[in-house]
Amino acid sequence: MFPTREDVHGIKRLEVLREAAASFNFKGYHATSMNEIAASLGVTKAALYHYFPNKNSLLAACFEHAMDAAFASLERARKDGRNGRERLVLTMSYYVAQLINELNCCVVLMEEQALEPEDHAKLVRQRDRFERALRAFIREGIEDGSVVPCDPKLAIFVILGAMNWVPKWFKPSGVWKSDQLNAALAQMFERLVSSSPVADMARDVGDLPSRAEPPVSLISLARRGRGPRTGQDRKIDKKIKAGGKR
Amino acid sequence: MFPTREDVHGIKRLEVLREAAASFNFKGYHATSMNEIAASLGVTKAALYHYFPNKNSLLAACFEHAMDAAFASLERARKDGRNGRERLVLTMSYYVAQLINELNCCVVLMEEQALEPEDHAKLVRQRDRFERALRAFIREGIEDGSVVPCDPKLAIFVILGAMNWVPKWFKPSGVWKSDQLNAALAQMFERLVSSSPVADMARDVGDLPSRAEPPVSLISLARRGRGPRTGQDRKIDKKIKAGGKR
DNA sequence: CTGCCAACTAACCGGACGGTTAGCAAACCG
DNA sequence: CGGTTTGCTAACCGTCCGGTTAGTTGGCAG
Repeated sequence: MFPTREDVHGIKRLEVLREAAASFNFKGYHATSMNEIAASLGVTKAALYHYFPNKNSLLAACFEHAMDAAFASLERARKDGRNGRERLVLTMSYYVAQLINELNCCVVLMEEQALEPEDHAKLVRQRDRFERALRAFIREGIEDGSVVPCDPKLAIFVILGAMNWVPKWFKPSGVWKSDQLNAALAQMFERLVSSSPVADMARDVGDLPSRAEPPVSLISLARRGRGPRTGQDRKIDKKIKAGGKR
Repeated sequence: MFPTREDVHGIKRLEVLREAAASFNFKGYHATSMNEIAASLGVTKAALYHYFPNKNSLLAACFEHAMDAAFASLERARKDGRNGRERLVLTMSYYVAQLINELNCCVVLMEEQALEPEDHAKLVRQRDRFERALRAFIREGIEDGSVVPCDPKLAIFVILGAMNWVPKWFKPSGVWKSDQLNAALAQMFERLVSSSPVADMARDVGDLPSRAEPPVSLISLARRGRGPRTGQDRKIDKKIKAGGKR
């Protein structure tokens, strides 16, 4: 079955979201104009309003996406981890993995105050719930002996800070691969909270084992950053479609 | 000697800077308008242009201030610390202490890409130098046995991330005092990099010993957030000045 | 072939924001 | 005292940006 019109719409919508998330992360929400997002995707500003009602809803969707990933990671880690420490470290690991290859290097957006009041309130509720769950892992770990006695609040702030700083220096195209980063961060967090001496850490993150390259989005990648579409592009579209069906 | 006109000018300039830094940290550079900064100080926008040529130079001054504090902390720690680990942890401790009470809770500004190209280049140079010095502390510590073998780059990224996240959750008016925060962060960083088992950490940051309240700025505090000055204010100014001389 | 709808562009609108100008009042200086 | 400078306000300007509108094109259903 070929993709229906609705499928295509959904995929393009996601493309817009990824582009926006990448820009918001890199330059900040207010420093990113709708025109810029549109131009990077090779369309005009007005086209974006077919997928999102306004700029703010784009930001809200980014946060929603991130929080979904957070809770999914939480659930997976709850099952896979055997004690508080393992669950905590696994949560962060799953979380960063999911966001890095779904939302194009974005880890966590920082300008939550730019959200509309309702969206903001919702985010704060969800984030609090997430952070409470993480702190609970710390307490659980202290009780089961896997985590060193410490202030759970502070420990989680430190870990989240390190996580949220990642987009500022990590580029998926750099020497460190995303799964190397992920493993190295897990080692660091483990050392931070573990009650017992931790196995040696990597002396060089680049030496960690790494799987194959993560998949890259296909749609609109060829057109990225080449200005608005022209009549010529429509013909190309037609050709591609015809070629695809053959 | 009473303050000269230049003294007053310098003090007010610093007040503007503090207010701007606090706003930039809280809402972000682009989300803060000159009107808002001015209003919080009880003046009009145009008044700000007596102290800074434009908005961007305000941001540049913030970064300059922060980098000065960074290098000062580095030097102090180089002398006070007895090995790589101590020097690293002391640097961060001095740094956060200085910024918290000089720049009103600001730790590090994040929107460096908003700077003018020249300012940005200068900042990047300085920041790289700072980070290289921190990484050198890690390497020094690994050699002298005070730091666990690890990737210096990653360790510093993790520590800086935790630091730069502080302004997102720490409020000087909250239950944790700034020196409690400082001590607790030092414990965390120590545990992260130390080669040997670390003394127990605080179970509750609020239980850490704390000195008296940090000093609060006096100038313009009374007027903060009460709209532009009117003729009435001038008379108040006069009274204050007269009273001060008596 | 015909009519409709989705997708998109080009052009435009209103408002906010950075920055400027003119002018006034107090402070300083001889 | 008079003349100049400083510190500020009120009003204004140009630009950019979020969002809208009208119109065009191509695919698709009947």
